Amino acid sequence: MKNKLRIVFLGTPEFAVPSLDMLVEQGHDVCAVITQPDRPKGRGHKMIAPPVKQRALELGIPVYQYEKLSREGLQLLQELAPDLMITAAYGQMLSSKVLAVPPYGCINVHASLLPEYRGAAPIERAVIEGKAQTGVTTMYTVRAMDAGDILEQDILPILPEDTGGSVRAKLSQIGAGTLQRTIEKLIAGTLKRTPQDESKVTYAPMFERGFGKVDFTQSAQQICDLIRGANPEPGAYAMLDGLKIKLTFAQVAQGSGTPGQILMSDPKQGLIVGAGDGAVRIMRLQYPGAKEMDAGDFLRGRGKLLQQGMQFEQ
RNA sequence: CGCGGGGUAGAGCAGUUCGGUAGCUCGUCGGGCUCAUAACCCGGAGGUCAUGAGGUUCAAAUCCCAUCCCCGCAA
Repeated sequence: MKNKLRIVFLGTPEFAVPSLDMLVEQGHDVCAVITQPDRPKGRGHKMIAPPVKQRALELGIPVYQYEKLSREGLQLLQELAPDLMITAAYGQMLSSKVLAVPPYGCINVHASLLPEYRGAAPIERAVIEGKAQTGVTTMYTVRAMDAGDILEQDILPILPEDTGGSVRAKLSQIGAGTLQRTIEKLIAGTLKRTPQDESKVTYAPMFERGFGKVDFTQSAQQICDLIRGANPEPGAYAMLDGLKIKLTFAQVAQGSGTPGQILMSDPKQGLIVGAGDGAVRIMRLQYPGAKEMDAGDFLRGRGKLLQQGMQFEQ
């Protein structure tokens, strides 16, 4: 076997960029990058190119974008004739015809310890559910979502101060290493494949609209895990007077009281809210129209808006 | 041309409706009190009020115009 492969890379968000970089640095022939189409995003509906596209253009790699790759891009893939395809958070399911193009198959980088957390939001779900560790898995891509044979895995402990964003950043880097090792073993002929234990499968579906509203009847620990896991995306929040107040960092605090009620509101002592079990100290928050800031800063300037005794809506 | 909020001292805000000495809570610096302190008292420094040799005016943070940046919603 050759020791440098001709590869088509399929990926979309920031998470996939380190893996793309790695392939190039390792000297593989990344002959094309396929990514999701540019989308109108943000204020003003400006068209935004996916991070992987931006990086590919910097690297001088041809970029192709399809609404439906399986229908529109099959011929291109066949003409490119890659040895191997790599997917990393691409965002589309691939047809069996597409998967059949590269002789060495299609390998996916997934941000969980499969068979746990198959699906679109494995990183945030792991933090939100209070897991002590998560990781990255490489596996062969099959037609069922994240169900292919496992190739290589790396484990990452989730620290108490970790957020969805911090874990995502770490796994993004780790994933490049996992993928590198996977390809090295593939080339060396020592790669082993392990079927997933179907009895241990769990799913991490995409977050539905409205997700992230804090349920203050949960335990203080559960609330804090939701807040940090959902930070920065999709975001955790509480409603007060019809306003959505984003909560971006919290700690378990002393005390107890009515769930959702502000037990203390003081620039020095902090913002304490009752939980179903215990209480949480809101450390950082974001009021509509304002920047994210420390709770103390907010109370110093706009403390009238979050006074002791006020009740977050359930 | 998607809808809306906002840019005032190192931080968070008030003042803008009805133009007329730039203020509050903190932080910071100095001093005091205290066994001590994130407490308390006294004093000080710190701001071209986002930008524009813009417009109106005797006078603009405030009214008008343009531009830049930030945030929420919606996608």
